[in-house]
Amino acid sequence: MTVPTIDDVAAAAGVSKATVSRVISGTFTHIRPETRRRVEEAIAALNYRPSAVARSLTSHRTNTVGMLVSDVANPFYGDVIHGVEDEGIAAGYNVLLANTNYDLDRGMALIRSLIDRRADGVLIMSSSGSDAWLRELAQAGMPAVVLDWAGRKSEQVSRIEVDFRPGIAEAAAHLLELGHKRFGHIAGPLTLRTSRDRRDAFLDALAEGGVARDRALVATGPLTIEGGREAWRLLREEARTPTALFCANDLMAIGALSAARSEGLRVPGDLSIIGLDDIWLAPQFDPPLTTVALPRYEIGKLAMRLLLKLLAGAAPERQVVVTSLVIRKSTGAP
Amino acid sequence: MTVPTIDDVAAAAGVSKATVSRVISGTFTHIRPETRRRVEEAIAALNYRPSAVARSLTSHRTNTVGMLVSDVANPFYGDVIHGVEDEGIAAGYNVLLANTNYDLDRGMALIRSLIDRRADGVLIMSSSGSDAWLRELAQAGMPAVVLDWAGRKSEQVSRIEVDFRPGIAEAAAHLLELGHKRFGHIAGPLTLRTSRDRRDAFLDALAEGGVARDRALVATGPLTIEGGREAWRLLREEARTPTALFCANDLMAIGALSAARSEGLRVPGDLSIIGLDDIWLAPQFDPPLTTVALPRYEIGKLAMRLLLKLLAGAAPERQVVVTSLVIRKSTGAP
DNA sequence: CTGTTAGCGCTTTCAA
DNA sequence: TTGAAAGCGCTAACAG
Repeated sequence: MTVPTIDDVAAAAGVSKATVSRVISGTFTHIRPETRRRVEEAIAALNYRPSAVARSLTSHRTNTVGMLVSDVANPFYGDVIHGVEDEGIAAGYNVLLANTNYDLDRGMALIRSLIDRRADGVLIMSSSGSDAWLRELAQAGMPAVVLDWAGRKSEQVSRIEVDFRPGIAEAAAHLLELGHKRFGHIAGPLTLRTSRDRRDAFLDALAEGGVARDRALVATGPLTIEGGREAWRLLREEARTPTALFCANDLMAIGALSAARSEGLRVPGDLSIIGLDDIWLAPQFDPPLTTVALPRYEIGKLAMRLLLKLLAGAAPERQVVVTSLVIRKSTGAP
Repeated sequence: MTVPTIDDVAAAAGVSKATVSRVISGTFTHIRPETRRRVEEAIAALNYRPSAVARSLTSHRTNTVGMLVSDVANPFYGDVIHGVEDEGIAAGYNVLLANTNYDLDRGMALIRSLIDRRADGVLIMSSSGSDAWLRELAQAGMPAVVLDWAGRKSEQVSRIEVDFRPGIAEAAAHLLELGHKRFGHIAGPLTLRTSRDRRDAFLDALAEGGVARDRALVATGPLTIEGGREAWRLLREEARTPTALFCANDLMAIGALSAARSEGLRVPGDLSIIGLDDIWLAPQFDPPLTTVALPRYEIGKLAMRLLLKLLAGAAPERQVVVTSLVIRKSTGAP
């Protein structure tokens, strides 16, 4: 039971393979309806499927884009992937998802593999990547879109940047408006630029609301639930224990929340908490978590759209995506 | 800057393209070292990368396998994917990850796309799939491995089944050993076969330990955190409120736990809880959750290994994977 | 050990 | 409107 080829279809329909080719590629413009019908019948009868491999060889296009993420299991990527896929499917592209596993060498291997397969372009959504990747892509003349890293600017690369300031400013304003006076921030490791940025954004926003920078307590820890717990214990020992807390991510917020609660504090009664990320757990938690959300799905769609523009020959561009506050039940009046 | 082809390399190295082909495919056996060196230099100089699409056209193999999952963001798949990738990379295969999004039509489209690209085989790890998928694959002569569904048996399809009984039996034994007398089970929707299987496995195991089936309370709800909360409230109203609870999945366990705790119960002091799945949250939760775990990474490796065997011409087979209990801090003496 | 020669399955001029 | 023929970039006999 050998797989049928275009020649089989041509023979079955009594036409040349050029005609079959025209039918399958949708260039109906100059084909007699009757001929087209015969070809389509033959295709159906043989259950013929044109070989994408052969088509790509001649057309020099694969209608495929690669998408690199650091870890597909990371809940952050779920929505991004959906966005990319939806936009990609609509444009007739296939998306090859690949996992770098936070490993630069693995990422390079994947990029090489995408080059070998002659993917039309790449979406690099991994949190970190190396300039070597971009160099390799540039050499192969393969356009790319990168999410959120500094990286050197290069040709054929569009960029998406996420601006957390607006969402964090809303968070601070929300807390201020509720009447809080004692603020705390639980930051991620300050060696990370993103940790510093989020902290600064929060302190700046408070300052704008009249709270001096040194009036807000800051503790740091790893970006995990346990990290949040530990950081809360640190804050707890300070004289002016906060009544309002902004955490660098939802995991830390959940950790702080559970630690505070096990000390008998009520949330939001005694302590208001805001996270960042809006992971799937956030709305399901008890209480549902108020958090700064990124438009993940939109980021995915945008990334794909930028890549399509590049493929269409447009010049690289840079787009900024903003965040916003989602108010749920973990915040209230002090 | 046009992409170099094998002819360019051949010209640069002053050999025929057949020789270049031999070098790149690693058939060094019959090549003079000096010749090989010249070719390799030319390859490096031109930054030549053989076109996988051209190679596939002639070799009739793509060294690519597709992997269908219902939702990459589902934490369940993270480890499975890693297992598949690790095993695949070791064997020189690329893994194309595709998301069905719990949509049968989407899945069918993806399968067609894999057929068009002439993938060498497919791993179907989505929780549900249609027989139409398998028919399509069979027609295309494409081998597949499916995870955990009944599906009609067909040629060229190997199966992996997960047996929850061993792990659930361990869970019941653990609870019994701790001295519990009043048991409860929080089941998923009983319309799902897996829900019924898990419930039966638990009740059977208890029965073996001397607890009559009707002595254990069963409540059901959706397989979510909120579902767990609601189900707990139902059990709570029964006369013989359980001191030991086995839940159909970790999410429900977490829901039940948070509901019980907000009623003032201590876990594990007043109530022991066991989940199933061992999601990433389980060990991080407070208290870390005792749960029935599946060897997800191993499942991934096994799936890939079964597919490789199929690709090597072996007959389809069926393998059963067993579960086991991971004891953490949510269980204790009553 | 290396080169020649056919294709692989399709697209794309160029003619008819 | 359709067909013939020449590739796309590579592999795989078969010679030499």
